Amino acid sequence: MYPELLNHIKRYVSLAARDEELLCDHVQPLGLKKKGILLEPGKICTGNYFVVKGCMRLYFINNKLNEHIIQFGLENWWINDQDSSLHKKPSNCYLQAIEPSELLLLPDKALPALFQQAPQLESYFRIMTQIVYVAAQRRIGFVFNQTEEERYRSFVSQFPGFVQRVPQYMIASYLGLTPQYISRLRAKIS
Amino acid sequence: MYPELLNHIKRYVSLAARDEELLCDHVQPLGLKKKGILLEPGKICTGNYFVVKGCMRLYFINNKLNEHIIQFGLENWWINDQDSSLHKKPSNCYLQAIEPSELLLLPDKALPALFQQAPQLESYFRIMTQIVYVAAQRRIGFVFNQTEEERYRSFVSQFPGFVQRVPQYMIASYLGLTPQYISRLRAKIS
DNA sequence: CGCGACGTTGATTTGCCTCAACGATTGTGG
DNA sequence: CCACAATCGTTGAGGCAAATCAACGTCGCG
Repeated sequence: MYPELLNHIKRYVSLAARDEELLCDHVQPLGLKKKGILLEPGKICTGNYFVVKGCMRLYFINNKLNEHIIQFGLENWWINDQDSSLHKKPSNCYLQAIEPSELLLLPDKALPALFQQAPQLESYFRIMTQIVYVAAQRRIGFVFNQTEEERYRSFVSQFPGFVQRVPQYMIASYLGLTPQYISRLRAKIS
Repeated sequence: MYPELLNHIKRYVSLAARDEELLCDHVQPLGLKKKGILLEPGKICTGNYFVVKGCMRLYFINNKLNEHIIQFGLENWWINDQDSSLHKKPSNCYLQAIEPSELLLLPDKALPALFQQAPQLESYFRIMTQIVYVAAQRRIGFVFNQTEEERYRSFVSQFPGFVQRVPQYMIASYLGLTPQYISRLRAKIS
């Protein structure tokens, strides 16, 4: 049994004991050290990873050889390359551990049967997807609506402490600006 | 019965005749003339709109009084303010018809019972949300990865004909650049 | 120690915005 | 049917915010 995962699910839907077992039968725990890689460009993403401990990032490298972070994965959240997973196409992303991490893998191929037998789980994943979709929409709004400076400030205030936890160049990469720019901003603020 | 909607659903899941009726009982058709408004800032979005004919846009106005289009809604697609709808909070967006449009309204409050009685419908909406989520992710990648020029070009090639269909300033607003810039781009291209 | 990873700072460049004025087209009311 | 306004696109001039290029500082680690 995986209490972190089950507790997270039970925040959103109720789950019978039988369904809990069913789910846990399909889940595999896995550990990853810093900079460990779960997915590389060219490979197809076939699973969903629940972060029990640690921190992940999903990023790609563009033709100017710049890294761009699409998404961070913190404790009690899911991370994978949905684009690759949903359309069964080769990913162009890396999925990498920023810190030593403990994850739970739920393979895509287990989902149809799981959803069939435990519709609550389909509800749960529908809700998860809605939440991250809304977050993505907001992020788009942020990019268009705010200046780079406002963007950095609101990110910091929205995730206090996170800035301390990961290198600054990753924050820059997530917000779509340069490390130098953030450095200057920080100097200006203090 | 609403064939456009049912056909769209059947692209993704199979639906028993009983479920079709059940769904259609909760659906209301509605017409909208050009510039007609379905949602305004301050109001809570309580429904999902399926576009049978026409074109919608979801946009907000920032503090510099600029419009920013979050999403277009074309034929055979859903549009609403998920953020408002999911979190039951007042929207800060307008949902407006760009062309005279025919829509189908499926109220949020009908969903729990529908999903309970027809799990296939929950599957369908889970898949819909996944698709738009992936699209939003890609859009974020576009914004960070490409120059404004590349962004415009790839938008045009991805949605050929759409540029003819809506005013250019709306394309600009969707892509996060100025109408003047697009105008100059078009001049340069030809 | 020496190397790599990360952050800082300075000088320069540039892509896009802003402001402003000017057409072209469409729609509308007298 | 015409005058007028509203809507939308184009073009020019100027400015600025952030990127780029480059060098240096510092910390941690094999």
